Amino acid sequence: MTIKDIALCCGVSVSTVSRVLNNHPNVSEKAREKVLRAIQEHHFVPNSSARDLVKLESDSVGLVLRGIANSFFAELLPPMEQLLLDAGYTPILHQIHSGTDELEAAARLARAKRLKGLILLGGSNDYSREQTAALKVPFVLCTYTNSFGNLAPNQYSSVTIDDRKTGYDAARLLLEHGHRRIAILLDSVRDRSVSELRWMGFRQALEEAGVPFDPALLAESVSFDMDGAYRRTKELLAAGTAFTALFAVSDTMAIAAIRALHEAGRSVPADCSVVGVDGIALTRYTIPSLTTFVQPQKELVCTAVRTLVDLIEGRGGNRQIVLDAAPRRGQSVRQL
Amino acid sequence: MTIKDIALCCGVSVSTVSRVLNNHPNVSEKAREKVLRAIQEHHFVPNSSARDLVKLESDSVGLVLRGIANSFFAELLPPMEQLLLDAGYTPILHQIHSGTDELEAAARLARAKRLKGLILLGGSNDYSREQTAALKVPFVLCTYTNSFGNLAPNQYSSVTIDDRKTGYDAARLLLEHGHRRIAILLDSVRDRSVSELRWMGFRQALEEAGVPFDPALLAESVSFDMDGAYRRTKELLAAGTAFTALFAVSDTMAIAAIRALHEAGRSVPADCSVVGVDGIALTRYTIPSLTTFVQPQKELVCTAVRTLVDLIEGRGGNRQIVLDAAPRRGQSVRQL
DNA sequence: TTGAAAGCGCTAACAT
DNA sequence: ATGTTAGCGCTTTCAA
Repeated sequence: MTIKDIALCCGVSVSTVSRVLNNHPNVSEKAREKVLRAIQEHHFVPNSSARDLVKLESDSVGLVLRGIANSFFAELLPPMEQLLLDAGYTPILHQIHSGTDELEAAARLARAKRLKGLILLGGSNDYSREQTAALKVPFVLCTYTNSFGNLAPNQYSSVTIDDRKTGYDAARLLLEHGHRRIAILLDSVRDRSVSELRWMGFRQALEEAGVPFDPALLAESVSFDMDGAYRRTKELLAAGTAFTALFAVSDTMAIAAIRALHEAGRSVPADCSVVGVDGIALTRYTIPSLTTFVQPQKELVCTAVRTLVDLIEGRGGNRQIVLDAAPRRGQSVRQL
Repeated sequence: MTIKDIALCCGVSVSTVSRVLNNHPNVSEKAREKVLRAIQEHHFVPNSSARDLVKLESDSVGLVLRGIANSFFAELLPPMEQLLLDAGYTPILHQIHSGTDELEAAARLARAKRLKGLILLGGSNDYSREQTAALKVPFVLCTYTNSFGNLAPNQYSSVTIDDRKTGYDAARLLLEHGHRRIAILLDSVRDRSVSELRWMGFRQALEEAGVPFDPALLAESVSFDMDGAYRRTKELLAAGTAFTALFAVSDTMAIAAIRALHEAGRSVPADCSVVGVDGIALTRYTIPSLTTFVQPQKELVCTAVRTLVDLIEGRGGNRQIVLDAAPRRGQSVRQL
């Protein structure tokens, strides 16, 4: 069933059908009705490939996301799609998997679908000019930036919290509660991403406070998932090094860590304080509720979309925007 | 940058470029190399609309999902996409939002993208023949079936747990632990979906056990989300009707309910037992861990994909497959 | 091994 | 108000 078939069975030309389909004026009421009825009757839906092909200008924006199962990103997605629609763009979700280069995937998508722009959710912080040059369309890094790369400020846009400062603040919070032996649960100290940044801030806060960091309290999980975090915390506990607090670089990791602590007979916060980062919805409901540094989701999303739309529509150039991650006091931290 | 440009700058015809692009034989090594180099150099990626348009046979399968933020569905997605790829199909994720008719959305998608088939994740259980007839391509309902509709068994396929039985089993489990005053937290008793089915089973178990159900223990949240479940449980508690156990029709609702109980000074399972359904990853990590009826995710996904592929490739007709939801013992239930 | 050309379904410019 | 027609970028006969 094509536009031609509809035209045929209505005794009109394809252009008339096309006009009806696209709400163009200059169609008689009579013709419009006839066509509309035929469309309904045959459940006709125009082929999207043909449509996209013929209009050289697409209004699509790619949303590149690594793993949809990540609650934090999953929560950002719906409002982001809505805002893009409101701005007159069509969001195209593109999920990539571990082992895939997000920039390459984004570049392919941009070309294959003639995208107007890209928002990248989560990725590595060490892009080079050659990599991003391949994108050819405006792009915004959302929730990460280029801390370890060599991009000039006018070569990329990003909207993030200050990850280093967040790690710093988390350590400060625990220090101010009297903790000195603080474990840190992270992805990797060399992941060139948020984990590494938060670790750097964390470490700096300890140093400034004159608290030596015991390497035995460093737990690298080599993933952000609950299972890895749980097992790594178990190992940390089994090793027997004493600590009174733990900083996890994400909420899900923190929740898994609390479970591991619990199973080792250490309740939170009585026997160990725990702090997370992200502020996913779940952290309000766990027992104990989690003290966490909340990423300002709404602002993050709004700013990312606004920045991209500005870039696409030629209002201003590339910019890096840093938002504040505020601590939300839960029940997982106690004063020593 | 199009295939024509590449052809031009290589001094070959578009067909040669196309052949290289599609790994067709009958291209001289020399030409192939030249074209490949040009493609690399220009970061050329063929336009997907043009590609899809020209081949009347697509190998795409639509995955229609209501709300990506739902952990249970989000967990099913990655393996489902992988299995489809393994079977030689391209998954196309289509997210719909509350208020959208999933069948209509699916039908549009199927036509617009010339899909080979559809897997629908979550939806209403009361489809009519007229609605499904519009789909025109094979489809499989995943995690729900047609309990309230009038489809003949040869008119649709589905892969689900027995929701009614699961509600029944959940009630039995609590009854066997000595509970008699059991609250139920659900979406709605008339949602024509899993909530209603589980409620029916739950109620039947109570009846058979000669335990009258107190309507004051029915908590309809009119949503499956944590916030609604939390508030509704608060109200239930505020009303003051006594109960020693609570059955929540989903894990996320159960977790929110436990929070509400906790805040009312009732700890789980000491003061109230709680049972959920789904078996999302998180339930192993909460404190207390949740006793829940686990949907066999892997099997659900495998069976749904296999069924769809069979239908598409003409191996066998429509079928409804019912899998078993086994209870996983957590720490949220105690013997009275 | 290669190229020319038809055509996938649609939109839009142009003609009537 | 309506129809005719030229592509959009690609794949695929068919001919050379």
